[in-house]
Amino acid sequence: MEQTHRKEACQAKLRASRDVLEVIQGKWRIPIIVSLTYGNKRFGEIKKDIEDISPKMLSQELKELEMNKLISRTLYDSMPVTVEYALTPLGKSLNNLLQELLQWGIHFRTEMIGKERKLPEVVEQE
Amino acid sequence: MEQTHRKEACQAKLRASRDVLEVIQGKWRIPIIVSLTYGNKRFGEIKKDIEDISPKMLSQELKELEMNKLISRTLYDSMPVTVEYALTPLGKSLNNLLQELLQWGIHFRTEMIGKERKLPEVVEQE
DNA sequence: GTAACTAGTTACCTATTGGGAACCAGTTAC
DNA sequence: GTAACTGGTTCCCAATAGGTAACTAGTTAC
Repeated sequence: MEQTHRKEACQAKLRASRDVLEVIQGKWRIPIIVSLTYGNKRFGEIKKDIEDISPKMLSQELKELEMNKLISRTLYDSMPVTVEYALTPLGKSLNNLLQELLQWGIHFRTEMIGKERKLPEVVEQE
Repeated sequence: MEQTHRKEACQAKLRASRDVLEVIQGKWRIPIIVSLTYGNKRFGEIKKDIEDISPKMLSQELKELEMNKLISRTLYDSMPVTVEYALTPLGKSLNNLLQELLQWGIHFRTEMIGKERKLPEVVEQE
């Protein structure tokens, strides 16, 4: 009986993990969201933050994130036209997850220092 | 000056997020780790947990996770040979991240209920 | 006219990911 | 002999993800 409960709990978590992955999967979505936690930004500003993203990928991933209600897109009729992207409340609710993610990233890198892994060294790019 | 600090902090987080993504990216790694949080398991048991994973993908992803020191592989000379996979301390250190991930997954699904999104309904498969 | 700014789009190509089916090897049971 | 259990491997194919370069459109400044 307890075994059954464990199995059900495990299956429930497996389903939840799939839901999340469907939304945040990919090379660029988390970085885009991280960039937007530092304030609302325009297309070009996000592109400057994430140096090696192409306009195609940025546009594509912004659309996906907007469809999933994680970010909002506001058009301003200035000259030239500007567009502002911002996190929605749902996007902001990723805050705890992001914090844990980033913290673990740092933990992982320090654990791996000097060990045989293949992580690229951090190379400052400018 | 404060702007500069913000930018540096943002860049540091962007790097950290890339590190993490390199390790947990993909359709199967998080599910495999979730499965192993419910106890050490053999190849066949993980495969039974994650119903639609192929032996090829399971084998491949287990190797990757082992290379990154998130899981350990122990061979037992029983008849027939059995192999036990377990989370390492580094793998277990993903606990907080996983909790936030799964919690947000549930939050996201409830937020999306009745709304126009494309998330597949949960279909019980047995 | 040209260039530069805004925010993208489009077409084409490659690389990585993932899927299916068959297969391997050693042992046990029938 | 065959089937079934263990834990995988191999090959070949399809789908998706991602990269590159060129291009669009409206406006401003020169």
